[in-house]
Amino acid sequence: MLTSSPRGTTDILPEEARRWQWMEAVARSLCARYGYEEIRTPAFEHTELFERGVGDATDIVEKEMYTFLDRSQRSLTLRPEGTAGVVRAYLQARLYSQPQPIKLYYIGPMFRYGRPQSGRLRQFHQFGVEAFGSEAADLDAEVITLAGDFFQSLGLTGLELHLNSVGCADCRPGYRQELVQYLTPRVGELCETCRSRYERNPLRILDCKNEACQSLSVGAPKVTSFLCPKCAAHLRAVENHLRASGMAYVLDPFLVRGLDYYTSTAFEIMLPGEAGGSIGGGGRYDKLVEVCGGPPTPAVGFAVGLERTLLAMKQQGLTPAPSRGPLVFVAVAAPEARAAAWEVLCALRRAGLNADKDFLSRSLKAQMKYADRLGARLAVILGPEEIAGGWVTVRDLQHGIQDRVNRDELIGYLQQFLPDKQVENK
RNA sequence: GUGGGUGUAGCUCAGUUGGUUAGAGCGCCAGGUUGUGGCCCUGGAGGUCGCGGGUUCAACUCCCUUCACCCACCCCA
Repeated sequence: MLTSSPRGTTDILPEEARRWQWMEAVARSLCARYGYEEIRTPAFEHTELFERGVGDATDIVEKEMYTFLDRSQRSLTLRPEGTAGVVRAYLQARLYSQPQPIKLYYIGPMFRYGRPQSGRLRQFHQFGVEAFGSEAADLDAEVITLAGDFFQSLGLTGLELHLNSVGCADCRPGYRQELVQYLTPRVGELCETCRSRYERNPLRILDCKNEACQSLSVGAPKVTSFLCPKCAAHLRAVENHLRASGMAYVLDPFLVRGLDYYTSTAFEIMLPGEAGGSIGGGGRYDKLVEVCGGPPTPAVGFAVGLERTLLAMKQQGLTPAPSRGPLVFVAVAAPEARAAAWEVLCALRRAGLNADKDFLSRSLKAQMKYADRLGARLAVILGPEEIAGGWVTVRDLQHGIQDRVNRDELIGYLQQFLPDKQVENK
């Protein structure tokens, strides 16, 4: 118990953390390119924010939240998703009084209580963006292309973008009615959960994976044919922009996202195949800011699951971020040389070189072996001879050759081995 | 929340119809004489056999409980 992390949590050990750093760096530089700035919001919020924002009829709020009372009996909840907190911050900081749109991104842990399984943890991580203050369709398209570029930059292929419109306050009720009418004589054929959805959120039935429900859905009236002129035009405009950007997509009239706040544009990025899951999704939520007590403010955003992204990369054999050991390892040939070696090590580090040493009083032989294991490129060896002569032995561990170098020329000599920046970023 | 699978050294695993000092490979540490890595050889350290209980003369091996992990469902990221 003391030696295992809580269920559904995991440590990201150095080898894995290298991949994360790389992936996050890709996300950050992409956001900079698109003009999105980072926002960091708290990992927990007032419970009401999620009940109101995410929707209290959603599964997330009904059974997946980490909710607790703090010492003064306030009900707080570990954020199950990122949008609600960002919306709250947008209002709290009155960002609506700045030039719109406000374009933000976040990377951080989210929490959902459920049975862990592959690509699903209780603490997981999302990268997401939110753009507030414009209802322009090209903003939807920008957000979607940003998501697409993210996966492309990582080298992922074969992803499918599913696009739909779930309508707005004007047209959704009409469609809903139509759908219910269609379903009413067939309620009996629905799966158990869908029978309760029939009452509370019939649109979600379209999204059910159950075969019986799916075959019913096929014959059901499609949202897209009930969209009001505004929503229909918006969807067409988004499509046009996507086409112009060269981004492939499939219209999926059955796509209904699980969060209540979506209006009009909804999309999901799927990874077809064995895992077959979605690794990201988003859409428009033009009513959410208002629902949270702010001025009417249209917005679009998406979130991608980082663990799932990493999983997909592994499936596709993409293994970035090779381990990079120190450039130089400082070894001593005899205990008397330790003080001098320490000085050399400090000087190398001050000069900006990655350098390391042994901390277990190992023999020279063992130090060399250790240097090799660390992946050091060079070994600087100091012993009585070197100290007496004011020089140092530099061994190239890659080629197995070594050289004498004067101590005051050492840094300049080593710098020629610095990996160039391209390699550094890999 | 529902269903199924698994749980032996740091890692991957073996362990005979329950039988007495629980093994291998890799890894780790140390040696293979005189200041040097990657190969090879030798030696060493390291295990509450997930936890608790039960059956038995005897359990890593059988039974129960519990915990954890994995997989599927639900749902989603």
